[in-house]
Amino acid sequence: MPVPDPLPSLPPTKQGTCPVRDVLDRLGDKWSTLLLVTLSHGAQRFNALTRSVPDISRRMLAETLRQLERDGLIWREVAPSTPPAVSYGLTPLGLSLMPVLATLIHWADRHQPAIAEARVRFDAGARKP
Amino acid sequence: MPVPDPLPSLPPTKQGTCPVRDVLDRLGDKWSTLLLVTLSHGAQRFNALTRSVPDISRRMLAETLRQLERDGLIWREVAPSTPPAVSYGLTPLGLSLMPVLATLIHWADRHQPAIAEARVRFDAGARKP
DNA sequence: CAGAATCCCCCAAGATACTG
DNA sequence: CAGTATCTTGGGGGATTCTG
Repeated sequence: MPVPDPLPSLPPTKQGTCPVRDVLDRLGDKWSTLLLVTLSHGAQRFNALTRSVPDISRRMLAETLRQLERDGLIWREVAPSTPPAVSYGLTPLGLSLMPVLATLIHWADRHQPAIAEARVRFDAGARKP
Repeated sequence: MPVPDPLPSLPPTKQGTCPVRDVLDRLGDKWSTLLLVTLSHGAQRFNALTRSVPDISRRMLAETLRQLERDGLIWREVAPSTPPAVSYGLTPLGLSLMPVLATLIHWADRHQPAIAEARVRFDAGARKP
């Protein structure tokens, strides 16, 4: 039974990189989504982010922030004080992504029990005795 | 300027695994999303999928399908014929994910030009001469 | 305080080959 | 046809150290 087509056919699975894949890859990396969500609660400074996301290393924090800034999803502001104070926050573009992300997170949260149950069933039935 | 909070605060960033992270990880892996989208156009058999997604190896196809099946997002049906014919398709759970995915893909597609432009600007301004 | 630079390890995933 | 099995490699990402 063919399903009513809810999706635009993907931009031809070109040899190169698909723009959609491009975005999904970023959301799929270990920290981007978490940082975006964190920043959606308000702009924060570097070390504050270290505290908000305890498991992240400074290395990955800096790198991920840079990627997000490069993509125009967050802004970066350096206050010319000593010691320097650098803040990060969502741009309008980044902000426009949040509802989409919220939908996704909501789906995940809502169906997490079903997924957990499916896993249990699968793991129970898959072994050969 | 704090942003109106569009997101449920994440389930405590527990030491263990966050259910949301769990789902995002799967969507972020290299093939899951592509396979889900492909299957949303209708159930397909194993070799048909290798043709629909030319770049995937049989190894990764089998493995990804198994993960998706384990999570209850797709079903797997073995027709007892020789040679065996195995079909895959979306479950209701998988189906319920598609609109969410479609929204995400739509966002990516819609804002891809803005992202590309942001990257160009960033790359132009970041170097130290 | 906010990073950049290095080193290093581990495993996701490609290539290849074999099987019920 | 629909997969497993084995081998191998690239690079994601942690720990640590250095700087303006």
